[in-house]
Amino acid sequence: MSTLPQRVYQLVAQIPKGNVATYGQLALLAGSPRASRIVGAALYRAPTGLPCHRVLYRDGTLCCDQAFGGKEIQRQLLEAEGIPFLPDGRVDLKRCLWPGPKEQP
DNA sequence: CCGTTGACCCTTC
DNA sequence: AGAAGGGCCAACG
Repeated sequence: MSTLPQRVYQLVAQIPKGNVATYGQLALLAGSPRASRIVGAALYRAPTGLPCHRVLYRDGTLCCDQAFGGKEIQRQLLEAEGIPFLPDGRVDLKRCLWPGPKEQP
C-alpha cells in the first residue's frame, strides 16, 4: 500500500479526458475522506505530466487563483478538454465529474 | 529530530 | 444564511 499522495498521483493520472475530479473525491478514493488537504499538497508537489488542472473544488470552482500558474490557464486547458464552463466561472460537475455515468453505469 | 504549514472539506454556532 | 473551527497526512526549515 503506497502513501496517500502516491495514490492520488495514480488516480489523477487515470482521469479520462473530458472528466474532472475534486480534491475530496480523490481523497476519498485514496483512502482518507478528510485528508483532502493532502491531495492538494500532493498535486502541488506532484511531478510534471500530471493533469492537475482537472482537479477542482467540491463546488466546481477552481482551486485558487494561483494554482499551477493561473486560473485563466486552467480554464483554457479545461475548455480544450471539452469541459463546459458556467457563466459564474465554475465548471459543470454534473457533466464532467469523474467517475462519470460512462465510467460507472 | 521536532514543529509548523498547507491546491480542502465538513460540522456546528 | 453566513461565518468559524476542526481534522487529516506529508513535506519543509
